[in-house]
Amino acid sequence: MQTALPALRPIHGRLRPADFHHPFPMIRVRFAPSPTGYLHVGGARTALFNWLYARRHGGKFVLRIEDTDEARNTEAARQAILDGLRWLGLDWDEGPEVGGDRGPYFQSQRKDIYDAYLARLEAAGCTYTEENGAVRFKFSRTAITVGDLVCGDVAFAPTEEPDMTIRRPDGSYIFHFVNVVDDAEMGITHVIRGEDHLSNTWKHIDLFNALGLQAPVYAHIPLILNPGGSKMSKRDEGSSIQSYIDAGFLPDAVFNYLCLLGWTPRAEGEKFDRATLVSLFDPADIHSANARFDMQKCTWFNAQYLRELEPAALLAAARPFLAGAGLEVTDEIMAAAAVASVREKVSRLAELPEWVHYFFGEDFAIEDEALAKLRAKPENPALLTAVAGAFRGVSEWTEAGVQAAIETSAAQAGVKPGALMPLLRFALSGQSRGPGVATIAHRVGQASTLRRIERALAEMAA
RNA sequence: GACCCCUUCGUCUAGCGGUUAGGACACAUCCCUUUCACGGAUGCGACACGGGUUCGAGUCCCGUAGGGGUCGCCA
Repeated sequence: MQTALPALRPIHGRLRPADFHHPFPMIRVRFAPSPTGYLHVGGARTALFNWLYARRHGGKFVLRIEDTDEARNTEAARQAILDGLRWLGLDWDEGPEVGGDRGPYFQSQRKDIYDAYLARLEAAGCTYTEENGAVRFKFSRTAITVGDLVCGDVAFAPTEEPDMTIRRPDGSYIFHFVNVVDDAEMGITHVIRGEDHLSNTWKHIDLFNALGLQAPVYAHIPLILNPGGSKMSKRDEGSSIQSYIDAGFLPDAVFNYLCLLGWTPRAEGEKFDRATLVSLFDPADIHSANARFDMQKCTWFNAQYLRELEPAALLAAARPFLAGAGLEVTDEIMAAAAVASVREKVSRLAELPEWVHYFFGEDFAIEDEALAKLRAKPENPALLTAVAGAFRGVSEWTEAGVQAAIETSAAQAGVKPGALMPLLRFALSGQSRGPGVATIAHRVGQASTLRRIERALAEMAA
């Protein structure tokens, strides 16, 4: 455990935010989730802002698991948090599965450290024990000002609240105490956290002061609200990071969107890559007003990122979703071309299978509406048969070759190519929407194209 | 109830005393087009309210209202 503790130098209430610029040789920030549930979008953005700050200044991003509440902790939740952070690309420099020299990084393994700090507090005469064994911290009951990078100086009058419990009768410790101890022990210089903690920050400063420690610089970031305007909860769409993974969001897109909730980079535009976001990040530009979550805009960002993926990269990202829909990739080139052909038509990867399934097999369902249209005009079977004939004669089965064959048979039938397209689209895909007809025909191949037309003809006659 | 934070188009926001209050998402219309989309163009649409300060206020101050948060032997 660290024994060299910083000297008491109360900065809160003395300095203004403008004076806070980098008085530290090394910036150390942390994300300290409690493994009691899935990774929440608000928590993810808190982690994101901390990560950005560390990366911007070459500092350290520490991950600390606050698992002091044994009854509510779960292994699944711990894993979900790590997975979610990794998915977003928020790598930590110290913490679980990574290590570091300020560990352990699980509060459940730091009891001896807390005991030592408690002894120190007791020695300073700042605690007292209740009949049942619970230990309380004696508030100083002085005016305390929190110097906050986002909210400015926030003054709190001497409190009238009862003294704060810091240790339960069973010997386990309470959040406020372990949070403060660990931030000191781990050398955290800046605490960037949700604004829901602002009202309690004076308690933390009181604790730092009683311990003779310098409190970190605080930056309380605005909350992410649901569309209704209240705090995001489990029930709200988009509250769980896992839901983005499942829906087929790209990490870069979610990363980008989350940045813009409560922060506006000083640059033109909204779509920025990570490196740019890192270089632009400044806590001073973080807003103090809460922001509502907008799934439509988040989805728009995802569509933007999806569209700039190369076919191979898109296929790689789409793979789990294709597999989930039972589509087996046997031809890499064809599969890549298939997903690329609908890149502009979807905004989430989970939508992909329904747009491309007919590339992967011929037993697709034909929409009722499509069949009705095929049957609507008596000349349709003849037209389709004619096109099939033209297709049979194509020696170079390229997209251009297919296109030429369609135009030729349209001319011979005395109709516009546009009249043939819907018929072919229905026959080849069973759907009324999708990529260009020539693209589909080319990719599924000549033989399959002819079989599909045969099948459509049969369905129409049935 | 006490305390803290906040308040510009429906949403995210620009604005840092003088602007026709700008952009993005969404929505609407048009163009492009074999479909669906993409893209392009146009449109719709906001300074919560009331007092000050000032030659002049979205910008500064006070109040009101509204929203959010915190007051645990949860984190």
